[in-house]
Amino acid sequence: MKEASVLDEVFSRFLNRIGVFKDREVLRHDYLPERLPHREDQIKRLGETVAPVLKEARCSNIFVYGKTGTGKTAVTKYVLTRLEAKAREFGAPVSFCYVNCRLAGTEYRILASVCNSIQLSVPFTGLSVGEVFERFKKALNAAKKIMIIALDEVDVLVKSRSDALLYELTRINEALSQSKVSIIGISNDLRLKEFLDPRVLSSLSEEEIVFRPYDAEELRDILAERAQMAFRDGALSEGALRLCAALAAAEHGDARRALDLLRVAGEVAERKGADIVTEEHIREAEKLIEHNRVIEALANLTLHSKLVILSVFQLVRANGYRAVTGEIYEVYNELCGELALTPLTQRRVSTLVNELDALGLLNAQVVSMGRYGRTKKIRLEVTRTLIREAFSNDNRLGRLIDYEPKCLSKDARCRN
DNA sequence: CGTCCACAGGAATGACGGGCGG
DNA sequence: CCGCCCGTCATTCCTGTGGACG
Repeated sequence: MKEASVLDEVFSRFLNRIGVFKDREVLRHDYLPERLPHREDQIKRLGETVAPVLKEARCSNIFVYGKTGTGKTAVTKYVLTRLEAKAREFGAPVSFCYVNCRLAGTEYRILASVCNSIQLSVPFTGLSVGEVFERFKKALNAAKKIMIIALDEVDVLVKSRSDALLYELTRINEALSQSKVSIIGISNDLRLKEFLDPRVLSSLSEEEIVFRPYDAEELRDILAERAQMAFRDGALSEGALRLCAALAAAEHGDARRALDLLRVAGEVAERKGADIVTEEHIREAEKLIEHNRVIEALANLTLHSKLVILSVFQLVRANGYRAVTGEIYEVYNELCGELALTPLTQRRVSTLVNELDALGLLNAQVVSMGRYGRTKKIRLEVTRTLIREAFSNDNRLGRLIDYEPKCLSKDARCRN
């Protein structure tokens, strides 16, 4: 069969088929549904806590925590959107701001984002954090408003920077005479409390709302409700739905993941020309998601991180199971030489290894070998095929995959 | 039971490109 | 245009340490 006719067939099959989706947008995790099943309690609690702002009183600060995909963000946005509508209806001078701390990245950008929400524009950079904070205070005071600031993924901010911004925000009311600020802190990490200054903690958690993971039954309900909107009638088998819920329940009850799984499974089914999404499609979607995650992570690494990956790869291939820091640095040095790059210091490579560990591309464990020192044993968490696929668009790196480091042949110190 | 290896990982500091206010 | 500050990446210097060896 000629290529042209193959392609013709692909196109015509695409055009003539109805597909499994009715509206795939509702499966995206930024989609905010009309109803949030099994979160009635949290909605009520949060609603009760923020309600005082309608009467122009400051509401308590709230600390919201729970694992990823348990509905924290959705519930917060859900409640705030409705509160905003009510406030407009009653003419209450309330202002809202939602910032994702991980996406914003730095204290400065978080603060800038808060400023923008009260129509105070600040430069991208150039000012000190303190200066921006002063301007914010001044502008807010002049605006005479009750403000609610929701800081999502606040744990990321505290762990990578400090709780300084949080501290400043919790005591900003002391400096305001005409306005008031309340904070909603949303954290994925339950242990965040341990990292916080006690003063910040007590002030931030005037109220606390906990989001437990969904169990398989609850996930099934959530998925069923979305699937109703997302798929054509009968295009999703009950078995597939249940499997999807079960898989996500096994993984900390993460609803976001469950929705992803369902969407990708639908795409797999469409590509295969199936009219119904089956359990098999779900299984395939599971593999596909993981595969894509790894490829993307690998492809987006900096050059030096890629070289570290390659170094570990060479070592694991050459002398067995795990590599240690010293060896990795040796091989890494040689690879840098091959590319005529000046190598980074061992200290720096050490933190790169830690970052790769956090990404799940490597597995690093500190071990003591007694007399023979203390080091890290490092294992690769990705296959050769994946590395090849991810590095293929850079032929310098492609060449290094098959390169045999000289430093490996001369000393065969393979110790466990 | 102390020593000492081979690093881990914290702290301070610097170089650099970007961007502001004045 | 200058002086200043930003965030990011990297280096330098450093103190800390689990446990096999002697």
